[in-house]
Amino acid sequence: MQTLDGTKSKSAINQHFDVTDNRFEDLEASYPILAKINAPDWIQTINRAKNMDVTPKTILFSGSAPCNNFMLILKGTIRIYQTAPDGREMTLYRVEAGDLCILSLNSMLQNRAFNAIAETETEVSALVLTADDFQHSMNISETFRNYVLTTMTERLCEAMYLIQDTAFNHLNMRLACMLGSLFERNQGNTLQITHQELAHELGTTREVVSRILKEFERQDCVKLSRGKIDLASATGLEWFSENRK
Amino acid sequence: MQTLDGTKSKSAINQHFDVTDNRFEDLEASYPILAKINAPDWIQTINRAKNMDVTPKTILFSGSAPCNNFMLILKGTIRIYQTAPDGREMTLYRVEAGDLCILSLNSMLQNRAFNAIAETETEVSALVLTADDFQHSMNISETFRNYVLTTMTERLCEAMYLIQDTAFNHLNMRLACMLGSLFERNQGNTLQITHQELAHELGTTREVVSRILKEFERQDCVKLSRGKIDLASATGLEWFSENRK
DNA sequence: AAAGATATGTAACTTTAGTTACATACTGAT
DNA sequence: ATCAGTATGTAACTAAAGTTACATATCTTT
Repeated sequence: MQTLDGTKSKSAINQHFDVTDNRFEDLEASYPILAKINAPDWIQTINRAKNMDVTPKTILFSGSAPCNNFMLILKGTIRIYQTAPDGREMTLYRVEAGDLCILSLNSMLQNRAFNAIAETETEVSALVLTADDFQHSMNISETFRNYVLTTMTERLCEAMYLIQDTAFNHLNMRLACMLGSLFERNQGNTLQITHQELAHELGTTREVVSRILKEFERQDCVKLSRGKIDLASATGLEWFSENRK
Repeated sequence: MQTLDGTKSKSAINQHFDVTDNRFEDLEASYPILAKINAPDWIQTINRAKNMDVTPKTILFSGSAPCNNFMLILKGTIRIYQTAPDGREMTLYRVEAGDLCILSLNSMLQNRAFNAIAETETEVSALVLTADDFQHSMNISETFRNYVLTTMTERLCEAMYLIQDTAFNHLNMRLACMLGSLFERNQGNTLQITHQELAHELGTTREVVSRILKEFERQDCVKLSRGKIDLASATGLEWFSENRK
Protein backbone atom coordinates (compact mmCIF):
# COMPACT_ATOMS: atom_id res chain seq x y z
CA MET A 1 0.00 0.00 0.00
CA GLN A 2 1.23 3.43 -0.87
CA THR A 3 1.39 5.95 1.93
CA LEU A 4 0.98 8.90 -0.36
CA ASP A 5 1.98 11.96 1.54
CA GLY A 6 1.16 14.16 -1.38
CA THR A 7 4.42 16.02 -1.64
CA LYS A 8 6.99 14.70 -4.02
CA SER A 9 9.76 16.57 -2.29
CA LYS A 10 9.56 14.27 0.69
CA SER A 11 10.98 11.34 -1.24
CA ALA A 12 14.07 10.24 0.58
CA ILE A 13 16.61 7.50 0.97
CA ASN A 14 17.53 6.63 4.51
CA GLN A 15 20.50 4.34 4.87
CA HIS A 16 21.38 3.21 8.32
CA PHE A 17 23.08 0.41 10.11
CA ASP A 18 20.99 -1.31 12.71
CA VAL A 19 21.91 -4.64 14.25
CA THR A 20 18.95 -4.70 16.59
CA ASP A 21 16.61 -5.59 13.73
CA ASN A 22 16.12 -9.23 12.98
CA ARG A 23 17.31 -9.21 9.46
CA PHE A 24 17.58 -12.95 9.08
CA GLU A 25 13.87 -13.29 9.68
CA ASP A 26 13.23 -10.68 7.02
CA LEU A 27 15.58 -12.43 4.67
CA GLU A 28 13.87 -15.75 5.30
CA ALA A 29 10.54 -14.19 4.33
CA SER A 30 11.75 -12.69 1.05
CA TYR A 31 14.66 -14.88 0.03
CA PRO A 32 14.16 -18.27 1.67
CA ILE A 33 16.85 -19.82 -0.50
CA LEU A 34 19.47 -17.25 0.39
CA ALA A 35 18.50 -17.31 4.05
CA LYS A 36 19.44 -20.97 4.19
CA ILE A 37 23.05 -20.34 3.21
CA ASN A 38 25.00 -20.98 6.38
CA ALA A 39 28.53 -20.11 5.37
CA PRO A 40 30.03 -17.88 8.09
CA ASP A 41 31.14 -15.30 5.53
CA TRP A 42 27.61 -14.99 4.21
CA ILE A 43 26.22 -14.45 7.69
CA GLN A 44 28.86 -11.80 8.22
CA THR A 45 27.97 -10.19 4.91
CA ILE A 46 24.33 -9.98 5.87
CA ASN A 47 25.17 -8.63 9.27
CA ARG A 48 27.43 -6.06 7.70
CA ALA A 49 24.80 -4.94 5.22
CA LYS A 50 23.12 -1.60 5.62
CA ASN A 51 19.41 -1.15 5.91
CA MET A 52 17.86 1.11 3.39
CA ASP A 53 14.40 2.59 3.68
CA VAL A 54 13.02 4.61 0.83
CA THR A 55 9.79 6.53 0.49
CA PRO A 56 7.54 6.01 -2.54
CA LYS A 57 8.29 7.81 -5.81
CA THR A 58 11.99 8.09 -5.11
CA ILE A 59 14.35 7.72 -8.02
CA LEU A 60 17.04 5.25 -7.01
CA PHE A 61 18.90 5.10 -10.24
CA SER A 62 18.81 7.11 -13.39
CA GLY A 63 20.79 7.07 -16.59
CA SER A 64 24.46 7.14 -15.94
CA ALA A 65 24.56 7.40 -12.17
CA PRO A 66 26.56 4.40 -10.96
CA CYS A 67 25.43 2.54 -7.87
CA ASN A 68 28.22 0.45 -6.51
CA ASN A 69 26.23 -1.82 -4.32
CA PHE A 70 23.79 -4.64 -4.46
CA MET A 71 20.29 -4.65 -3.03
CA LEU A 72 18.19 -7.39 -1.54
CA ILE A 73 14.63 -6.12 -1.50
CA LEU A 74 12.80 -6.99 1.69
CA LYS A 75 9.63 -5.01 1.10
CA GLY A 76 7.98 -2.95 -1.62
CA THR A 77 8.36 -2.64 -5.37
CA ILE A 78 10.65 -0.73 -7.69
CA ARG A 79 9.67 0.06 -11.25
CA ILE A 80 12.30 0.20 -13.97
CA TYR A 81 11.25 2.22 -16.96
CA GLN A 82 12.51 4.10 -19.96
CA THR A 83 11.39 7.49 -21.24
CA ALA A 84 11.03 8.89 -24.73
CA PRO A 85 11.70 12.51 -25.69
CA ASP A 86 7.97 13.06 -26.29
CA GLY A 87 7.05 12.20 -22.71
CA ARG A 88 6.01 8.64 -23.28
CA GLU A 89 7.45 6.08 -20.93
CA MET A 90 7.43 2.32 -20.74
CA THR A 91 7.89 -0.08 -17.88
CA LEU A 92 10.67 -2.59 -18.50
CA TYR A 93 10.22 -4.66 -15.36
CA ARG A 94 9.73 -4.49 -11.64
CA VAL A 95 11.92 -5.56 -8.77
CA GLU A 96 10.35 -6.70 -5.56
CA ALA A 97 10.99 -8.92 -2.56
CA GLY A 98 12.80 -12.04 -3.71
CA ASP A 99 14.13 -10.41 -6.87
CA LEU A 100 17.63 -9.21 -7.46
CA CYS A 101 18.37 -5.78 -8.75
CA ILE A 102 20.21 -6.57 -11.94
CA LEU A 103 20.67 -2.89 -12.54
CA SER A 104 23.18 -2.83 -9.73
CA LEU A 105 24.81 -5.90 -11.21
CA ASN A 106 25.33 -4.05 -14.44
CA SER A 107 26.86 -0.98 -12.89
CA MET A 108 29.02 -3.08 -10.58
CA LEU A 109 30.52 -4.90 -13.51
CA GLN A 110 31.03 -1.59 -15.27
CA ASN A 111 29.29 -2.47 -18.44
CA ARG A 112 27.62 -0.38 -21.05
CA ALA A 113 25.19 2.40 -20.25
CA PHE A 114 21.81 1.24 -19.15
CA ASN A 115 19.51 4.06 -20.06
CA ALA A 116 16.73 3.43 -17.61
CA ILE A 117 15.19 4.88 -14.48
CA ALA A 118 14.50 2.95 -11.28
CA GLU A 119 11.82 4.46 -9.09
CA THR A 120 10.18 3.15 -5.94
CA GLU A 121 6.44 2.64 -6.29
CA THR A 122 5.84 1.93 -2.63
CA GLU A 123 7.87 2.22 0.52
CA VAL A 124 10.85 -0.01 0.00
CA SER A 125 13.20 -1.53 2.51
CA ALA A 126 16.27 -3.34 1.38
CA LEU A 127 19.57 -4.71 2.55
CA VAL A 128 22.49 -3.13 0.76
CA LEU A 129 25.64 -5.15 0.18
CA THR A 130 28.88 -3.63 -1.01
CA ALA A 131 30.27 -4.66 -4.37
CA ASP A 132 33.06 -6.50 -2.57
CA ASP A 133 30.65 -8.43 -0.42
CA PHE A 134 28.64 -9.34 -3.49
CA GLN A 135 31.74 -10.58 -5.26
CA HIS A 136 32.82 -12.53 -2.21
CA SER A 137 29.39 -14.12 -1.87
CA MET A 138 29.59 -15.21 -5.48
CA ASN A 139 32.93 -16.80 -4.66
CA ILE A 140 31.92 -18.70 -1.57
CA SER A 141 28.38 -19.89 -2.18
CA GLU A 142 27.12 -22.02 -5.02
CA THR A 143 23.58 -21.40 -3.81
CA PHE A 144 24.08 -17.66 -4.15
CA ARG A 145 25.62 -18.07 -7.59
CA ASN A 146 22.76 -20.18 -8.80
CA TYR A 147 20.24 -17.76 -7.42
CA VAL A 148 21.87 -14.86 -9.23
CA LEU A 149 22.14 -16.77 -12.49
CA THR A 150 18.60 -18.06 -12.34
CA THR A 151 17.22 -14.62 -11.67
CA MET A 152 19.18 -13.16 -14.55
CA THR A 153 18.03 -15.72 -17.08
CA GLU A 154 14.46 -15.27 -15.91
CA ARG A 155 14.71 -11.55 -16.41
CA LEU A 156 16.24 -12.10 -19.81
CA CYS A 157 13.38 -14.35 -20.86
CA GLU A 158 10.89 -11.76 -19.72
CA ALA A 159 12.74 -9.14 -21.73
CA MET A 160 12.58 -11.32 -24.83
CA TYR A 161 8.89 -11.77 -24.30
CA LEU A 162 8.43 -8.03 -23.99
CA ILE A 163 10.28 -7.48 -27.25
CA GLN A 164 8.03 -9.86 -29.10
CA ASP A 165 4.99 -8.38 -27.40
CA THR A 166 5.73 -4.79 -28.41
CA ALA A 167 6.84 -5.79 -31.89
CA PHE A 168 4.00 -8.10 -32.85
CA ASN A 169 0.93 -7.43 -30.73
CA HIS A 170 -1.59 -4.65 -31.03
CA LEU A 171 -2.25 -2.31 -28.18
CA ASN A 172 -5.79 -3.49 -27.49
CA MET A 173 -4.47 -6.99 -26.94
CA ARG A 174 -1.52 -5.82 -24.87
CA LEU A 175 -3.82 -3.71 -22.73
CA ALA A 176 -6.30 -6.56 -22.30
CA CYS A 177 -3.49 -8.88 -21.22
CA MET A 178 -2.15 -6.33 -18.79
CA LEU A 179 -5.57 -5.75 -17.24
CA GLY A 180 -6.04 -9.49 -17.03
CA SER A 181 -2.86 -10.05 -15.09
CA LEU A 182 -3.49 -7.03 -12.88
CA PHE A 183 -6.95 -8.32 -11.97
CA GLU A 184 -5.51 -11.73 -11.31
CA ARG A 185 -2.76 -10.44 -9.07
CA ASN A 186 -5.15 -8.16 -7.28
CA GLN A 187 -7.43 -10.98 -6.22
CA GLY A 188 -10.33 -8.61 -6.68
CA ASN A 189 -12.54 -7.09 -9.30
CA THR A 190 -11.40 -3.52 -8.84
CA LEU A 191 -8.18 -1.92 -9.97
CA GLN A 192 -6.98 1.40 -8.62
CA ILE A 193 -5.16 2.75 -11.63
CA THR A 194 -5.35 5.70 -14.00
CA HIS A 195 -5.32 5.62 -17.76
CA GLN A 196 -2.07 7.56 -17.69
CA GLU A 197 -0.43 4.92 -15.54
CA LEU A 198 -1.53 2.19 -17.93
CA ALA A 199 -0.14 4.20 -20.82
CA HIS A 200 3.18 4.41 -18.99
CA GLU A 201 3.21 0.66 -18.56
CA LEU A 202 2.73 0.06 -22.25
CA GLY A 203 4.74 2.87 -23.77
CA THR A 204 1.82 4.70 -25.35
CA THR A 205 -0.28 7.77 -24.63
CA ARG A 206 -3.22 8.36 -22.32
CA GLU A 207 -5.66 9.14 -25.15
CA VAL A 208 -4.99 5.83 -26.83
CA VAL A 209 -5.51 3.93 -23.59
CA SER A 210 -8.74 5.81 -22.92
CA ARG A 211 -9.99 4.96 -26.39
CA ILE A 212 -9.27 1.27 -26.03
CA LEU A 213 -10.68 1.10 -22.52
CA LYS A 214 -13.88 2.72 -23.75
CA GLU A 215 -14.10 0.02 -26.38
CA PHE A 216 -13.72 -2.60 -23.64
CA GLU A 217 -16.48 -0.90 -21.70
CA ARG A 218 -18.77 -0.87 -24.72
CA GLN A 219 -18.16 -4.62 -24.98
CA ASP A 220 -19.13 -4.95 -21.30
CA CYS A 221 -15.71 -6.22 -20.27
CA VAL A 222 -15.01 -3.49 -17.72
CA LYS A 223 -16.67 -0.58 -16.01
CA LEU A 224 -14.74 2.66 -15.85
CA SER A 225 -14.75 5.39 -13.28
CA ARG A 226 -12.29 7.95 -12.05
CA GLY A 227 -9.10 6.29 -10.90
CA LYS A 228 -10.45 2.79 -11.04
CA ILE A 229 -11.50 0.00 -13.34
CA ASP A 230 -13.99 -2.70 -12.42
CA LEU A 231 -13.97 -6.07 -14.06
CA ALA A 232 -17.32 -6.87 -15.67
CA SER A 233 -16.50 -9.95 -17.73
CA ALA A 234 -13.24 -11.85 -17.45
CA THR A 235 -14.07 -13.99 -20.44
CA GLY A 236 -14.79 -10.88 -22.47
CA LEU A 237 -11.37 -9.51 -21.64
CA GLU A 238 -9.76 -12.80 -22.54
CA TRP A 239 -11.37 -12.57 -25.94
CA PHE A 240 -9.44 -9.37 -26.57
CA SER A 241 -6.30 -10.97 -25.15
CA GLU A 242 -6.32 -13.68 -27.76
CA ASN A 243 -8.72 -13.38 -30.67
CA ARG A 244 -7.70 -9.98 -31.85
CA LYS A 245 -4.25 -10.60 -33.12
CA MET B 1 31.54 -16.37 -45.39
CA GLN B 2 28.67 -18.59 -46.16
CA THR B 3 29.39 -21.71 -48.14
CA LEU B 4 25.93 -21.89 -49.58
CA ASP B 5 25.49 -25.32 -51.00
CA GLY B 6 22.05 -24.45 -52.18
CA THR B 7 20.15 -27.30 -50.65
CA LYS B 8 18.52 -26.71 -47.30
CA SER B 9 18.30 -30.38 -46.57
CA LYS B 10 22.02 -30.62 -46.12
CA SER B 11 21.93 -28.65 -42.89
CA ALA B 12 23.50 -30.84 -40.26
CA ILE B 13 25.02 -30.97 -36.86
CA ASN B 14 28.19 -32.96 -36.54
CA GLN B 15 29.36 -33.61 -33.01
CA HIS B 16 32.62 -35.40 -32.58
CA PHE B 17 35.43 -35.75 -30.15
CA ASP B 18 38.81 -34.94 -31.51
CA VAL B 19 41.89 -34.42 -29.35
CA THR B 20 44.23 -33.92 -32.25
CA ASP B 21 42.85 -30.44 -32.87
CA ASN B 22 44.54 -27.62 -31.03
CA ARG B 23 41.52 -26.38 -29.19
CA PHE B 24 43.42 -24.15 -26.80
CA GLU B 25 44.68 -22.10 -29.68
CA ASP B 26 41.12 -21.75 -30.99
CA LEU B 27 39.93 -20.82 -27.52
CA GLU B 28 42.67 -18.22 -27.20
CA ALA B 29 41.53 -16.63 -30.43
CA SER B 30 37.85 -16.39 -29.48
CA TYR B 31 37.88 -16.26 -25.69
CA PRO B 32 41.26 -14.90 -24.62
CA ILE B 33 40.05 -14.37 -21.08
CA LEU B 34 38.81 -17.93 -20.68
CA ALA B 35 41.88 -19.36 -22.35
CA LYS B 36 44.02 -17.86 -19.60
CA ILE B 37 42.29 -19.81 -16.85
CA ASN B 38 44.85 -22.35 -15.78
CA ALA B 39 42.97 -24.40 -13.23
CA PRO B 40 43.58 -28.09 -13.97
CA ASP B 41 39.83 -28.82 -13.87
CA TRP B 42 39.18 -26.18 -16.48
CA ILE B 43 41.83 -27.60 -18.77
CA GLN B 44 40.27 -31.01 -18.31
CA THR B 45 36.84 -29.59 -19.05
CA ILE B 46 38.05 -28.09 -22.28
CA ASN B 47 39.80 -31.28 -23.24
CA ARG B 48 36.69 -33.25 -22.48
CA ALA B 49 34.47 -30.95 -24.54
CA LYS B 50 33.08 -32.13 -27.83
CA ASN B 51 33.62 -30.36 -31.08
CA MET B 52 30.53 -29.36 -32.92
CA ASP B 53 30.43 -28.33 -36.54
CA VAL B 54 27.22 -27.08 -38.02
CA THR B 55 26.33 -26.08 -41.56
CA PRO B 56 24.61 -22.76 -42.25
CA LYS B 57 20.83 -22.45 -41.82
CA THR B 58 20.63 -25.20 -39.23
CA ILE B 59 18.17 -24.75 -36.43
CA LEU B 60 20.00 -25.46 -33.19
CA PHE B 61 17.24 -24.68 -30.81
CA SER B 62 13.58 -24.03 -31.18
CA GLY B 63 10.77 -23.37 -28.78
CA SER B 64 10.65 -25.95 -26.08
CA ALA B 65 13.47 -28.27 -27.14
CA PRO B 66 15.87 -28.40 -24.22
CA CYS B 67 19.59 -28.35 -24.85
CA ASN B 68 21.46 -29.57 -21.83
CA ASN B 69 24.84 -28.30 -22.69
CA PHE B 70 26.80 -25.14 -23.00
CA MET B 71 28.49 -23.87 -26.13
CA LEU B 72 31.64 -21.85 -26.65
CA ILE B 73 31.47 -20.51 -30.19
CA LEU B 74 34.80 -20.69 -31.97
CA LYS B 75 33.68 -19.64 -35.42
CA GLY B 76 30.57 -18.36 -37.15
CA THR B 77 27.36 -16.66 -36.06
CA ILE B 78 24.04 -17.82 -34.72
CA ARG B 79 20.92 -15.72 -35.03
CA ILE B 80 18.26 -15.85 -32.32
CA TYR B 81 14.86 -14.72 -33.51
CA GLN B 82 11.17 -14.90 -32.83
CA THR B 83 8.35 -15.47 -35.25
CA ALA B 84 4.82 -14.13 -35.42
CA PRO B 85 1.82 -16.10 -36.68
CA ASP B 86 1.63 -13.88 -39.78
CA GLY B 87 5.12 -14.83 -40.94
CA ARG B 88 6.96 -11.82 -39.64
CA GLU B 89 10.08 -12.49 -37.67
CA MET B 90 12.45 -10.42 -35.62
CA THR B 91 16.06 -10.88 -34.64
CA LEU B 92 16.60 -10.71 -30.90
CA TYR B 93 20.37 -11.00 -30.91
CA ARG B 94 23.29 -12.89 -32.35
CA VAL B 95 25.85 -15.15 -30.76
CA GLU B 96 29.30 -15.38 -32.19
CA ALA B 97 32.89 -16.15 -31.24
CA GLY B 98 33.53 -14.74 -27.79
CA ASP B 99 29.87 -14.71 -26.82
CA LEU B 100 28.13 -17.15 -24.56
CA CYS B 101 24.98 -18.87 -25.55
CA ILE B 102 22.63 -17.71 -22.84
CA LEU B 103 19.89 -19.77 -24.38
CA SER B 104 21.66 -22.87 -23.16
CA LEU B 105 22.06 -21.24 -19.78
CA ASN B 106 18.34 -20.83 -19.56
CA SER B 107 17.50 -24.36 -20.46
CA MET B 108 20.21 -25.73 -18.19
CA LEU B 109 18.73 -23.91 -15.25
CA GLN B 110 15.30 -25.14 -16.26
CA ASN B 111 13.60 -21.85 -16.32
CA ARG B 112 10.56 -20.62 -18.12
CA ALA B 113 9.95 -21.27 -21.78
CA PHE B 114 12.03 -19.18 -24.09
CA ASN B 115 10.01 -18.96 -27.23
CA ALA B 116 12.77 -18.31 -29.72
CA ILE B 117 14.62 -19.99 -32.53
CA ALA B 118 18.40 -20.26 -32.82
CA GLU B 119 19.66 -20.76 -36.35
CA THR B 120 23.19 -20.77 -37.71
CA GLU B 121 23.83 -18.08 -40.28
CA THR B 122 27.22 -19.35 -41.30
CA GLU B 123 29.20 -22.47 -40.66
CA VAL B 124 29.64 -22.66 -36.94
CA SER B 125 32.14 -24.57 -34.91
CA ALA B 126 31.84 -24.71 -31.18
CA LEU B 127 33.06 -26.52 -28.11
CA VAL B 128 30.25 -28.18 -26.22
CA LEU B 129 30.48 -28.53 -22.45
CA THR B 130 28.12 -30.66 -20.45
CA ALA B 131 25.83 -29.02 -17.90
CA ASP B 132 27.92 -30.59 -15.14
CA ASP B 133 31.15 -29.24 -16.53
CA PHE B 134 29.58 -25.82 -16.82
CA GLN B 135 28.42 -25.93 -13.23
CA HIS B 136 31.82 -27.14 -12.08
CA SER B 137 33.60 -24.39 -13.99
CA MET B 138 31.36 -21.85 -12.30
CA ASN B 139 32.41 -23.33 -8.99
CA ILE B 140 36.13 -23.35 -9.51
CA SER B 141 36.91 -20.22 -11.50
CA GLU B 142 36.12 -16.67 -10.58
CA THR B 143 37.29 -15.62 -14.02
CA PHE B 144 34.74 -17.88 -15.63
CA ARG B 145 32.00 -16.65 -13.30
CA ASN B 146 32.74 -13.03 -14.07
CA TYR B 147 32.81 -13.73 -17.76
CA VAL B 148 29.40 -15.38 -17.62
CA LEU B 149 27.91 -12.61 -15.50
CA THR B 150 29.35 -9.86 -17.62
CA THR B 151 28.07 -11.42 -20.80
CA MET B 152 24.63 -11.81 -19.33
CA THR B 153 24.31 -8.25 -18.15
CA GLU B 154 25.56 -7.04 -21.51
CA ARG B 155 22.91 -9.07 -23.26
CA LEU B 156 20.31 -7.76 -20.88
CA CYS B 157 21.26 -4.17 -21.61
CA GLU B 158 21.03 -4.85 -25.31
CA ALA B 159 17.59 -6.35 -24.79
CA MET B 160 16.47 -3.25 -22.91
CA TYR B 161 17.75 -1.10 -25.72
CA LEU B 162 15.85 -3.18 -28.23
CA ILE B 163 12.66 -2.77 -26.24
CA GLN B 164 12.98 0.98 -26.22
CA ASP B 165 13.90 0.96 -29.88
CA THR B 166 10.86 -0.99 -31.02
CA ALA B 167 8.54 0.88 -28.70
CA PHE B 168 9.60 4.44 -29.42
CA ASN B 169 11.38 4.67 -32.75
CA HIS B 170 9.90 4.72 -36.22
CA LEU B 171 10.88 2.17 -38.78
CA ASN B 172 12.71 4.56 -41.08
CA MET B 173 14.98 5.51 -38.22
CA ARG B 174 15.44 1.93 -37.09
CA LEU B 175 16.27 0.87 -40.62
CA ALA B 176 18.69 3.74 -41.10
CA CYS B 177 20.45 2.83 -37.86
CA MET B 178 20.64 -0.79 -38.85
CA LEU B 179 22.09 0.04 -42.26
CA GLY B 180 24.53 2.37 -40.60
CA SER B 181 25.87 -0.27 -38.29
CA LEU B 182 25.94 -2.88 -41.04
CA PHE B 183 27.97 -0.58 -43.29
CA GLU B 184 30.28 0.20 -40.42
CA ARG B 185 30.84 -3.43 -39.53
CA ASN B 186 31.31 -4.34 -43.17
CA GLN B 187 34.18 -1.94 -43.65
CA GLY B 188 32.89 -1.33 -47.15
CA ASN B 189 30.26 0.55 -49.06
CA THR B 190 28.32 -2.46 -50.27
CA LEU B 191 25.97 -4.69 -48.34
CA GLN B 192 24.90 -8.09 -49.59
CA ILE B 193 21.42 -8.28 -48.11
CA THR B 194 17.85 -8.57 -49.33
CA HIS B 195 14.91 -6.45 -48.28
CA GLN B 196 13.29 -9.54 -46.82
CA GLU B 197 16.29 -10.16 -44.60
CA LEU B 198 16.19 -6.59 -43.35
CA ALA B 199 12.49 -6.98 -42.65
CA HIS B 200 13.27 -10.08 -40.60
CA GLU B 201 15.82 -8.17 -38.59
CA LEU B 202 13.34 -5.47 -37.68
CA GLY B 203 10.15 -7.45 -37.28
CA THR B 204 8.31 -5.91 -40.20
CA THR B 205 7.41 -6.85 -43.76
CA ARG B 206 9.35 -6.75 -47.00
CA GLU B 207 7.06 -4.19 -48.64
CA VAL B 208 7.56 -1.72 -45.82
CA VAL B 209 11.33 -2.09 -46.00
CA SER B 210 11.28 -1.65 -49.78
CA ARG B 211 9.23 1.51 -49.42
CA ILE B 212 11.58 3.04 -46.85
CA LEU B 213 14.69 2.01 -48.79
CA LYS B 214 13.28 3.66 -51.88
CA GLU B 215 12.82 6.81 -49.88
CA PHE B 216 16.48 6.59 -48.81
CA GLU B 217 17.45 6.16 -52.43
CA ARG B 218 15.40 9.19 -53.48
CA GLN B 219 17.33 11.15 -50.85
CA ASP B 220 20.59 9.87 -52.36
CA CYS B 221 21.60 8.02 -49.23
CA VAL B 222 21.89 4.59 -50.84
CA LYS B 223 21.78 2.93 -54.21
CA LEU B 224 19.66 -0.19 -54.56
CA SER B 225 20.10 -3.21 -56.75
CA ARG B 226 19.16 -6.84 -56.57
CA GLY B 227 20.53 -8.40 -53.40
CA LYS B 228 22.71 -5.49 -52.46
CA ILE B 229 22.70 -1.96 -51.14
CA ASP B 230 25.44 0.57 -51.84
CA LEU B 231 26.13 3.44 -49.54
CA ALA B 232 25.88 6.79 -51.30
CA SER B 233 25.94 9.25 -48.42
CA ALA B 234 26.77 8.26 -44.87
CA THR B 235 25.79 11.66 -43.55
CA GLY B 236 22.48 11.40 -45.35
CA LEU B 237 21.76 8.12 -43.62
CA GLU B 238 22.75 9.58 -40.28
CA TRP B 239 20.19 12.29 -40.80
CA PHE B 240 17.49 9.64 -40.91
CA SER B 241 19.05 7.91 -37.92
CA GLU B 242 18.63 10.95 -35.75
CA ASN B 243 16.58 13.84 -37.04
CA ARG B 244 13.44 11.92 -37.77
CA LYS B 245 12.32 10.93 -34.35
C1' DA C 1 -19.01 26.74 -2.15
C1' DA C 2 -15.41 28.07 -5.17
C1' DA C 3 -11.01 27.25 -7.12
C1' DG C 4 -7.44 24.44 -8.64
C1' DA C 5 -5.72 20.11 -9.72
C1' DT C 6 -6.33 15.81 -11.65
C1' DA C 7 -8.72 12.39 -14.55
C1' DT C 8 -11.51 11.15 -18.22
C1' DG C 9 -14.28 11.63 -22.75
C1' DT C 10 -14.18 12.34 -27.36
C1' DA C 11 -14.10 13.88 -32.11
C1' DA C 12 -11.36 15.02 -35.96
C1' DC C 13 -7.27 14.56 -38.06
C1' DT C 14 -2.44 12.95 -39.40
C1' DT C 15 1.00 9.74 -39.71
C1' DT C 16 2.89 5.29 -39.79
C1' DA C 17 2.72 0.75 -40.72
C1' DG C 18 0.59 -3.34 -42.51
C1' DT C 19 -1.95 -5.47 -46.60
C1' DT C 20 -3.24 -6.64 -51.24
C1' DA C 21 -2.28 -7.40 -55.63
C1' DC C 22 0.25 -7.27 -59.25
C1' DA C 23 4.12 -5.90 -62.52
C1' DT C 24 8.77 -6.03 -63.50
C1' DA C 25 13.54 -7.45 -63.21
C1' DC C 26 17.32 -10.27 -62.45
C1' DT C 27 19.77 -15.01 -61.85
C1' DG C 28 20.86 -19.62 -62.61
C1' DA C 29 19.83 -24.07 -64.42
C1' DT C 30 18.41 -26.83 -68.29
C1' DA D 1 17.12 -19.02 -75.01
C1' DT D 2 13.67 -20.34 -71.99
C1' DC D 3 11.85 -21.02 -67.68
C1' DA D 4 11.55 -21.27 -62.81
C1' DG D 5 12.71 -19.12 -58.83
C1' DT D 6 13.83 -15.17 -56.36
C1' DA D 7 13.99 -10.16 -55.57
C1' DT D 8 12.28 -5.73 -56.12
C1' DG D 9 8.86 -1.84 -57.42
C1' DT D 10 4.75 0.24 -56.60
C1' DA D 11 0.09 1.91 -56.15
C1' DA D 12 -4.03 1.80 -53.65
C1' DC D 13 -6.09 0.70 -49.65
C1' DT D 14 -6.92 -0.41 -44.60
C1' DA D 15 -5.94 -0.27 -40.00
C1' DA D 16 -3.57 1.14 -35.98
C1' DA D 17 -1.61 4.46 -33.32
C1' DG D 18 -0.26 9.08 -32.33
C1' DT D 19 -1.85 14.08 -32.08
C1' DT D 20 -4.64 18.11 -31.27
C1' DA D 21 -7.83 20.43 -28.97
C1' DC D 22 -11.13 20.85 -26.12
C1' DA D 23 -15.17 19.57 -22.94
C1' DT D 24 -16.54 17.51 -18.91
C1' DA D 25 -16.23 15.28 -14.57
C1' DT D 26 -14.41 14.33 -10.12
C1' DC D 27 -11.65 15.09 -6.24
C1' DT D 28 -9.07 18.28 -2.69
C1' DT D 29 -8.14 22.25 -0.55
C1' DT D 30 -9.22 26.59 1.11
